[in-house]
Amino acid sequence: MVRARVTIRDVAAKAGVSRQTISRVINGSKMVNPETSARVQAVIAALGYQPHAIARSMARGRTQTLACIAPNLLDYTFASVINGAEAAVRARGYFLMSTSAPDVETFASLVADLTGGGYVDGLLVINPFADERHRYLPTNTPTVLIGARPRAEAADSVALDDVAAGRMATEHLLALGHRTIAMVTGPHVEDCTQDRLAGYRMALEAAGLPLLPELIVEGDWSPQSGYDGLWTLFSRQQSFTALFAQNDLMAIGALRAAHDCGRKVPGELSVIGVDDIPLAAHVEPPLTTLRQDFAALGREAVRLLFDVMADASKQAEHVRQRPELVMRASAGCLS
Amino acid sequence: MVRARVTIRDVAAKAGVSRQTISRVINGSKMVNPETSARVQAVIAALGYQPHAIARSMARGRTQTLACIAPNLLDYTFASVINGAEAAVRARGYFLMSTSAPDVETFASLVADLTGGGYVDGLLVINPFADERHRYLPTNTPTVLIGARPRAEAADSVALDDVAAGRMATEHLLALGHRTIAMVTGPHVEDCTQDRLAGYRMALEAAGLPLLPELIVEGDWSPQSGYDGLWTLFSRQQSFTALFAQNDLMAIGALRAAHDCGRKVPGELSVIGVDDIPLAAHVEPPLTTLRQDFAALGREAVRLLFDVMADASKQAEHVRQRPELVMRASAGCLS
DNA sequence: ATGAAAGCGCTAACAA
DNA sequence: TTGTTAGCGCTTTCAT
Repeated sequence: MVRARVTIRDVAAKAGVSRQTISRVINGSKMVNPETSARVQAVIAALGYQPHAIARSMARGRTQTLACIAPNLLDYTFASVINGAEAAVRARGYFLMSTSAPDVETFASLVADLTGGGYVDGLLVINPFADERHRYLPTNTPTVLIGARPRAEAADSVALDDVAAGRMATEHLLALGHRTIAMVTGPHVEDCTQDRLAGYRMALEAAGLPLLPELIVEGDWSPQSGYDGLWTLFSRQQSFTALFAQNDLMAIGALRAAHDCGRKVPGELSVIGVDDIPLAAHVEPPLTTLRQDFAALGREAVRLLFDVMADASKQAEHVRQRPELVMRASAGCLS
Repeated sequence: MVRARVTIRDVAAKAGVSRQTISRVINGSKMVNPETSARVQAVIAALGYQPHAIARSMARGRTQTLACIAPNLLDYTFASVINGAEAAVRARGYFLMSTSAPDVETFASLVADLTGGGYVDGLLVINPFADERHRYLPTNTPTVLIGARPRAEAADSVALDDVAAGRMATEHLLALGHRTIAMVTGPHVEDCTQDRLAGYRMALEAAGLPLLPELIVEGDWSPQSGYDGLWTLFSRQQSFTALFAQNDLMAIGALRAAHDCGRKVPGELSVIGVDDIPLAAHVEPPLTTLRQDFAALGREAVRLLFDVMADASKQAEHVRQRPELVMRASAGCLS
């Protein structure tokens, strides 16, 4: 069953050359006689030899492997970023392993194990949280932050321009004639929540409109929280004609809440989301939203990471991606 | 910037003991004097020493690491399985790395690299495809298949009981009085598509109803394909009063198609899906569906994997999970 | 309870 | 172009 591993020694012996020559062949060195190479290749195939990646990492001091740590792997936005990153990593001949860190402790130990343990040459960290996680970033391994505000001196970062997203969403509703715009936010502990809120505030200010705290409720990105959030808003004194949900899932939950209490969308209530998840176009009514290009974010993060790996002393970069307004049916003119 | 790694030698030198003693301490061996241990611990802390996982793997011949290969990381069902598996793996002190294999070539090379390269002690493979992928499973590494029919002699497997899912969905619609039940399937190349279709056929047969090919269209699990699929069905001669979408996303797409052409759900058309994704309860009308417990599937797969790792000669097991009917508003009595 | 020696499978540096 | 000599950092015998 478990036949002993074929090592570089076995190949060397059978091919009648030194191990070093085998090493040269499997690494595509030019300094090897074509005939020797051919013979070695044949022996490799005959023996079914496969280099031991762990041993190679050990000897080289590098692993050709990167890791991506996300808060979870379920969230479509995180998964999309990873998807984009994975393709970019593979295109460069590296391997990307993904894992999740549901809490701060897991995060800290994962970072320590992966980087301190010599598992990876670089790290991608998706971290929307404005919390102590940032204290546990690695010090000796190139790292790029995704979805976080610029923070760690050493780490590069990429993220959506959340302030712009908040501003654009609000401005769009304002342009449609709305003057009372409610908002369901993400968790306040997240950078993007705070930034989208800031954008909302800026747009209102620019329009000379007051920011009414009664029009704001906190959600958790889930459809259910969008549903509950809209009901909460309805229960308050302050009326409103539009809703800015800080992501599409909550917007979809809100759509159903509006339906359940008989408020027509967009006739009586306009709704706008953020993300443009695939389902956004398939709910009733189709959702107007601000699109993020998650895959591009992932690719960009990988580009930065390779830059840092190539030159550890390079100046940190902070890339912000501009959202794109996608107009569908859920937001309309104030009638 | 990049200070040299602190190795077990440094610790040994500073603590005035041999490397072996350090090794014993970090591995919690009982055969070490408490005082010595305490002193070593202190030195470890002082030096900020962290064991090199790669070196340890090299020496031990095991990595304490498992990998999960999925067709992609975007699909909510795959991500949920991984989520359940990850928790179970961590509970046992192992690390789970996840990665995706979009095509057969990537799959084959990933399997070879991960297992042949000595990266992992065991492998989880999420593979719904009834294709050549099964030929590239590892021969020397414990492996558990997820979402596939029992196939490889050596590999254990876990999956939803897809035949039961197809049967139950169809039976539910039959019980509501429907006699013409259309279906949007997943890609025919997938095991679960074929099995759900088989269940549909069995239920119709048991009810003495014919299986009409005009009532079946193939989708690709996406909302768009559900949308298009329902339009295609509408365009055909054969009328029907109910639709069985083989997953929730397609069911949601179909819901919108029904809306767009003015067919009331469930008044004029009943719709049932499979999966019970979080959004299923939040579309209009809320979706009746067959729930899968993805996390449980992942946990079960991990259990099997550890069994195989403990005893490579153990008889392969094939676990099928029974779906659960979740009744909501999208499927109703035939009026 | 501790240490010495050998080696995991490979590559880097130097010779030849 | 090829081979030799040392390791990479750790764990595993086997002594002591």
